[in-house]
Amino acid sequence: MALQLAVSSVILALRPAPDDGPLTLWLPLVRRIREPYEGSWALPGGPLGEACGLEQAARDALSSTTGLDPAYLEQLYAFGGLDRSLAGGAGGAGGDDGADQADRVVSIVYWALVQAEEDQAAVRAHNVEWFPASALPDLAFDHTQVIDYALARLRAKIGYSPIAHAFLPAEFTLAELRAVHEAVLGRELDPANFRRQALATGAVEPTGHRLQGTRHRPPSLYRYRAESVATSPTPPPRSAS
Amino acid sequence: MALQLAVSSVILALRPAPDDGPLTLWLPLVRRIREPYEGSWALPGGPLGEACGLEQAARDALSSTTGLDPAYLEQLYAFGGLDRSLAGGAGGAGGDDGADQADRVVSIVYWALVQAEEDQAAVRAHNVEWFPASALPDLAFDHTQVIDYALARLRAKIGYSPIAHAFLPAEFTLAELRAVHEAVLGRELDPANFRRQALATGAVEPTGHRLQGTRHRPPSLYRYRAESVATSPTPPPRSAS
DNA sequence: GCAAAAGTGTTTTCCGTACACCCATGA
DNA sequence: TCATGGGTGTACGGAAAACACTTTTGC
Repeated sequence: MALQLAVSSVILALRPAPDDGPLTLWLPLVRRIREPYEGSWALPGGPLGEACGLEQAARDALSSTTGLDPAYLEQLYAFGGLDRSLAGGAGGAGGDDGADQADRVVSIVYWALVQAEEDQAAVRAHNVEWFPASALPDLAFDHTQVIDYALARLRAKIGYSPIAHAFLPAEFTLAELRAVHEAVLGRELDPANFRRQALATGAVEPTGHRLQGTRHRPPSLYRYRAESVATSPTPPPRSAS
Repeated sequence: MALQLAVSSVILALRPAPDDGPLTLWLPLVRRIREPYEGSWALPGGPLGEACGLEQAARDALSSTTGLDPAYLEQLYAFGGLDRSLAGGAGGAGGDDGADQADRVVSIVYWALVQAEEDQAAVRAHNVEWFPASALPDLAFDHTQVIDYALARLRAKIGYSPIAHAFLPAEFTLAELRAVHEAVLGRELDPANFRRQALATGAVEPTGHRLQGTRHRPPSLYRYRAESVATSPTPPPRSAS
């Protein structure tokens, strides 16, 4: 009856929809290889290692499932209710954590934004598969709700935080920035008004370069200003006890 | 080298300032009775019991230090960094948790709003003392930053959530409601505009009664509408794993 | 009547939205 | 020249701030 502590992550990337449609959110899931929910998909994660902090544990799980470093990483919530009625109580990962059936599990969930790994070393870990956030399979535990919560947080935060940075390359056009916002919010935005608002925040500035090769007027390229980057968010203090 | 899990709480109440001034935020702290930081003030809390969920653990700690039930309770953040350099690693409570020097500690912090316990059974637990949030003593660990974070969350949330309810009796005047907002925000608000905005949200409705006994025009009394109460916040799903 | 707070109305400013319009490029 | 998206200007409407003003009580 030991206390088990696990760290899981909702990892989000932006890619074209399955039918090569508009940009959409995708996330990797891992197939559980033990009860409960054996065979179901679940959030990637694992037990908290002795030698690392919570955030580092989230980075490790992220790296082992996607091979990527997150451009943004933030704690979402700590779950530790006892109302896990039908769940036997196994660990926070779909993977190979060593949780015992009888253990009490508290799990801390992070959410991460990563760049689409187009030509990246497409690390295809076993039992890992990417799904569009709008077409998820049935998930283990209440991970569906956890993901919904993460998506809600992302949608809210993109409105007042330069978080879209995490999805973009160093230089980008305002149309690309707008496409990120549209994908996250799930609706189209007025290009004219979006431009003004984006520039008004002062988070973004022109580089002086232009993107050539389009079949229309070449758009200016922009970058995020150094002050507004923030890989780790501002949120809370350091540690505590 | 077991993994220790503790739950602490930032408990906030509204009372007149020390010199009988305007309303201010106060919070209870407990004096630590063991190293590290022995003798320092710290957030109340304790180890996570085997038999209760995270939120229940927070309620228990709250009850044992103040004897009060929170009108509002929400998770703040989970701390588990390894950068606790000078701290030996003892438990999350200022009180008598059983943490060992060598233990690794992850602590989950809640924030709670309670009614001022004017005539309440003023439970005066030993080693517990209330301080104005604007005049805190030196605290153990990084609890000062944790409290600042909780205050920032409260200030932000009072702007879009009917959270002020937690500080008020069943029936109240709009002046009292405004005083709560002013105390939390630390600045005065225009009575006319505040009234309109408060009513426009629809969270509050007149009871039809009036408050007698003032030395001026008797103000109407209001109550929060049932839909907008919410002791537990909306936030995240249930459990997870 | 006077002080004080309740409560209403009005004006101004600001911000988000909608949308018309011009600009620059490739084809 | 036309199509396409980049980029600018402008008008409308709602919300918030500032503040004048009326109302109702106790003293």
